[in-house]
Amino acid sequence: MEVRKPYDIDSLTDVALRVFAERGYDGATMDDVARAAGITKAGIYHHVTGKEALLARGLDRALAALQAILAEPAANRGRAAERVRFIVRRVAETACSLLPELTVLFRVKATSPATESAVERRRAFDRAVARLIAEGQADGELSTAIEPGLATRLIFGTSNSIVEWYRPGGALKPAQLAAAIEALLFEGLGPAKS
Amino acid sequence: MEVRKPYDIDSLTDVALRVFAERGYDGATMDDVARAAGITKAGIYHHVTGKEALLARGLDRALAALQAILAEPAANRGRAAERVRFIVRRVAETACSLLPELTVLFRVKATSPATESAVERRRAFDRAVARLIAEGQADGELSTAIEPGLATRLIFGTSNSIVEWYRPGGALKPAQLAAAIEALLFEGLGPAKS
DNA sequence: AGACGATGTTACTAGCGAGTATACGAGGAG
DNA sequence: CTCCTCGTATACTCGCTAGTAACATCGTCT
Repeated sequence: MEVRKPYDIDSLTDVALRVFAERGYDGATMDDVARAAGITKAGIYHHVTGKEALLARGLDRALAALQAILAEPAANRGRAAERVRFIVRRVAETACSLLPELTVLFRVKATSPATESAVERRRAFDRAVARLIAEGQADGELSTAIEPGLATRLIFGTSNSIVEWYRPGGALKPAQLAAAIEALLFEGLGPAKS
Repeated sequence: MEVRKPYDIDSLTDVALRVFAERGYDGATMDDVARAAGITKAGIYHHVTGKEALLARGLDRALAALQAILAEPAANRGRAAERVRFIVRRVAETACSLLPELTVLFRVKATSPATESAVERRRAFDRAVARLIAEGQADGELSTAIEPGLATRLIFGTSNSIVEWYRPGGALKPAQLAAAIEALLFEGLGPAKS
């Protein structure tokens, strides 16, 4: 009664994403993935059509998670500034919990139909946030010193950088990290002013 | 009297870095570099010992520029908080002016002696800034809400993200961008308070 | 003029990495 | 016990890429 199918598409995607995140998609070989999965390269092709399919599945996971954030109630009610803060926090938490997926998404270049579509979906996410920031500025709740598009890029520059160094299991918990990022981006590093 | 040596090591490094930045080091081929330089692949090998040498030269340029920032007078006199702000501004400006070099540096993984040493030198830079932030916190001029090491990572997460989207020639000038980053990181996105 | 050296070019080589053809082996149905 | 199916492994193919070898070109020095 031992599991007869220890390897299905999803578990192989898990493994592949960890390898891609570590070595880079181009730098990772299918043998690397196979070794990490404890299987042979040829075995992988019984479950997946190819290397790019693994990438595409990972990008899909990451984008679905980001879009899910925009669909959460707290991202859709209340004042714009609060909604932006919520999204920033949730993106940071998601970066921690879906680390390999978001690592791959944040590094991907548009070089094929699959990656082009992923890049486009990601841009759409950024645009949604930029609109929200513009709204918050119009409400007078966000500083107008920075143009919304630029603010969006810098915000995600900050939170996306999580994937470059965060490793689960450390002392820093995702919620703490998210709170720190929120504090930095909205209150700044200067001395407390209020 | 036309230039007799259009291709020397440095100009080839220029070209190679642009290609590496665009395609990624692993994704770029020596033929890509050759084509971009308007030369044959074999021709490159008359000037450079190999692909990794081009990478190493680029990493060296980037790290030299970062270290030069730490050596500037404004980074060594005055209050710690001001010095940190200066460094943040200069890193942002350098990211604009040495875009390909810093793009490659920020994406490099430690996979060979050359890249390991680059990653280590970069860490040393981060540590120097972290020490300065700790000093600024001790002075009471920087918020103690964030641990210095984390603050450093997030600061450079923000400014390093420039290389993902900034392209020279646009309306946004490096100095403006640097000022915007400084404002975001130190004053925050919240409404102006003081 | 003629030889040399620096710079390029047109072939190659060698090896790695994605993907495949085929054989193997274990469990279930008859 | 036999056949079928599913998953896996072994042993390939084949293209692409870093790097090389041998030949061509051209300015320069004598």
